[in-house]
Amino acid sequence: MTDERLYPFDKIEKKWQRFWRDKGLFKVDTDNYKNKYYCLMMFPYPSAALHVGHGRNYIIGDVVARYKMMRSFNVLAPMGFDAFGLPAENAAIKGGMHPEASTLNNIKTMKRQLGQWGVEYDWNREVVSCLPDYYKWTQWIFVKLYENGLAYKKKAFVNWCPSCKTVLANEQVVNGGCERCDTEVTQKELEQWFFKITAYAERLLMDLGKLEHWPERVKTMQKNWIGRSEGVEIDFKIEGSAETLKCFTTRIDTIYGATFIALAPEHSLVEKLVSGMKGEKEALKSIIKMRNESKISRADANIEKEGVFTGRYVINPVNSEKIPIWAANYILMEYGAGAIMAVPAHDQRDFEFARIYKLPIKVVIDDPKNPLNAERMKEAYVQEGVMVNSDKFNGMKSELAVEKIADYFVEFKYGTRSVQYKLRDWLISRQRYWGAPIPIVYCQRCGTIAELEKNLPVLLPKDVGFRPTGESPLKFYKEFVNTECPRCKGPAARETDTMDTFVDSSWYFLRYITPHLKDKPFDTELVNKWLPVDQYIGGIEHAILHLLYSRFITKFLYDIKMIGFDEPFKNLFTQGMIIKDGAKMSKSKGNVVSPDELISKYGADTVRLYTLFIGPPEKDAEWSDRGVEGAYRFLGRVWRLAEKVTSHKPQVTSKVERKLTKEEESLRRKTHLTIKKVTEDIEGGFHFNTAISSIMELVNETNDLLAIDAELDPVRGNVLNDAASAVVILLSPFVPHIAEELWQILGKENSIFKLKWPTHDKSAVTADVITMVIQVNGKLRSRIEVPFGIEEDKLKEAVLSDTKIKEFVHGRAVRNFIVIPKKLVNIVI
RNA sequence: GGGCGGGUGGUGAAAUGGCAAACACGAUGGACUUAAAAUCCAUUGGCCGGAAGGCCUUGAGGGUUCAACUCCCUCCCUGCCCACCA
Repeated sequence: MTDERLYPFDKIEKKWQRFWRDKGLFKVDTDNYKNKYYCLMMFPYPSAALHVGHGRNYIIGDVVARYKMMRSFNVLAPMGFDAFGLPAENAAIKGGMHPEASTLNNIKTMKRQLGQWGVEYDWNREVVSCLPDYYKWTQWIFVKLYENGLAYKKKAFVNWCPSCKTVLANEQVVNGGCERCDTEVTQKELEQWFFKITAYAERLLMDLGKLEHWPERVKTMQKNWIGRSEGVEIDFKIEGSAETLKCFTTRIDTIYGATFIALAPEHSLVEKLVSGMKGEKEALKSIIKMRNESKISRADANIEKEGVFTGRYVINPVNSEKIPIWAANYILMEYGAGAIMAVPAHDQRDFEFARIYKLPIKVVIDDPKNPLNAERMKEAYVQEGVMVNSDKFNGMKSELAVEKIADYFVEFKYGTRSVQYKLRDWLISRQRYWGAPIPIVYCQRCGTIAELEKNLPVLLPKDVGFRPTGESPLKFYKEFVNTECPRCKGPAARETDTMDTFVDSSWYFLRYITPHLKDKPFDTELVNKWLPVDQYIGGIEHAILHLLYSRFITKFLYDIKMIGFDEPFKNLFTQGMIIKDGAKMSKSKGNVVSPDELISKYGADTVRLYTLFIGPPEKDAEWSDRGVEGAYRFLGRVWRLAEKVTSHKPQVTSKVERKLTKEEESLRRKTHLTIKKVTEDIEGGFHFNTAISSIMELVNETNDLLAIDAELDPVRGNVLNDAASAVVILLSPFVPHIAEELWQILGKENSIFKLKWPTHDKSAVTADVITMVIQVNGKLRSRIEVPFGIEEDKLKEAVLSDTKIKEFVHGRAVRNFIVIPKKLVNIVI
């Protein structure tokens, strides 16, 4: 590639970017909500610099915004930054800049990059989540949740590095060790704040049904994450005690096969149960060891099963058998009751555990085809079957027994029917500096008190030390901690944990409507006009957490009548990742492609076009620098095409009436077919790659007509001019700079984005003669030309008189003659 | 391990029950040029054939159908996410 440019992209791109900003093309007056269209892209975390993988999201959003503008919508396209987070704090610990300085710096870089891409926003509405005027309202939402009983404190485990004496994020745990010093990570119990998202589990699940325009795969992931299951909660009597032990099971049909009880090592009864038993000390030691295993490996079904007998028993209510109680590492406190009735014959994890500790395996559901033998089983039988060894339920089908035994338990008050969710409450406490402080005060007299609205925001002090201590750096900042109780004015201490950044991002889409409001998080009336968001665009990696949390907060704000809708995003589009050398683009893998270099070499339009042409936007795509050159050459061809069409413009303006030639007619049809195809591709699910390829076809065909050596008269000039204009308009959302410039070259006025998107002329797209494909026994054998709208008998006659078909049919009986109108004929012989 | 995707030419891909490989990249040959770049033209899934044409081909195997890349079943491979990265 030489320095010589195929077209002067460097000049025109800056020129038009300035033009759009000066004219306020993307500026929106929210009071004018008629015909509104809220086009939202997930706001980014301000990491060092953007790569072309990030770009895909913004380019897609920009295309949608520009397209909708041309469809006469009043488009709101705002942008902001999810600016709190771990990386900035880690950099500060390593001796870099203060998190605020580095974050604001990165934001500056990213805004410059977005501008270079020609991605435009209404920057007057920018929200930055680490600034007090924003996090004041994040804290306000916390207070509202607290007042409504949806924010509470409880003990929970964190990853802990005993050597660095610090809390580690999952990301900072590498193969069970600390990423800095490789010391084995342990689990430490801390008092932490939670949001009670589980109170919304049922609604979050049910309302997935309302989200017609969300990708199925995202809805499926959310559904599985919420993980609703119906079952029975059994109250087991503990032998020699007045206490009961609750176990949840979805397989009550296997109750007669329960041969032990397994408790999570964290279960509140564990210490009590082992106290006084023989070997109590050793038992406690192994329980503590199990508690220290990482949560990730504990949740792995392949974990090496480990456990310890507590020395105590429960009574099985159905047959009064004594069942030993064990503590086991594969039971998680977070799910169900933190205790299970273990049925080794019919649950694989229980089966493995029973084999290790030589616990009995009792078959209670038999395989009707292949009777089971407990001693010879190699794995648990988890399918349905016929009840055996189950007293009066013997012989019943297990799927029926699930219902019958549940009824029986309810009747005799052995337990209750119960619904469990995998979804757990949302742990929002972070023992870190760079986040929104949790607005809670601990008063010696009044207890735990939420900060008053008039005292918000609880400001994050700037001059703190970042040495890792395992506690929030705020804890050592006396001026922050020591405060007065908002109620009694007595001495009090502030909460020093900060909030998970997902809290910041669970409501930002509401702030964009009225970003500068001082006395409220948002204006309810206007928000109700502009939301739900018409189109949300972001990465598939947010399919669960961010989208679920945003739905939760939206439902909460709906319940407290702050907003009038209970789902935030009407249409969701999740784009795929850009892959380079077989891996996700990331700084650590060293495979990032910087947009700056590419833009200076080929221009932003080329980078945009390639990013859109690379493949279906919802799928992952492999980046290729070669492909970029292809996009660049195409834009060069379009540029020359517009120049040629303009220079060939016939001088004669008087009307010349004549019929179009075959080629002219064909280009006219192609022009309108392309308008139709591009519009359908965009509307029908963002098929930008095929939209662009159809424009390429139109360019090729226009060039073909230009290449025909003939004197240009106004008739041909018009056909060419219409084709070139269509090319430029249809390309404009994708490559806005070159489109604006060519629009001028073609002699048109005004910004192309003030134009109405074209519609195709129905009469121009119908041909009088169509080609039909002829198959014999499903194999392509011939094709014939027939008049449009031919009757079936005439078509049959024409087909059977085709010479090639005659050869194939040749005396054999036609058994079936299938006609797919306007497409194909299949003759079955 | 669990959950969710994906598998089509040398490459990115198109076709979502009806012509497999549109569009583009790369490659090869040619034109232009002192030369290169750019541009333009031709060829480009595989096999057989001088050609006309024929046969085969969408990860593997089976099924449904007049017709399957597309729907169903079994298997293989692969990517992403998994609650403190955002």
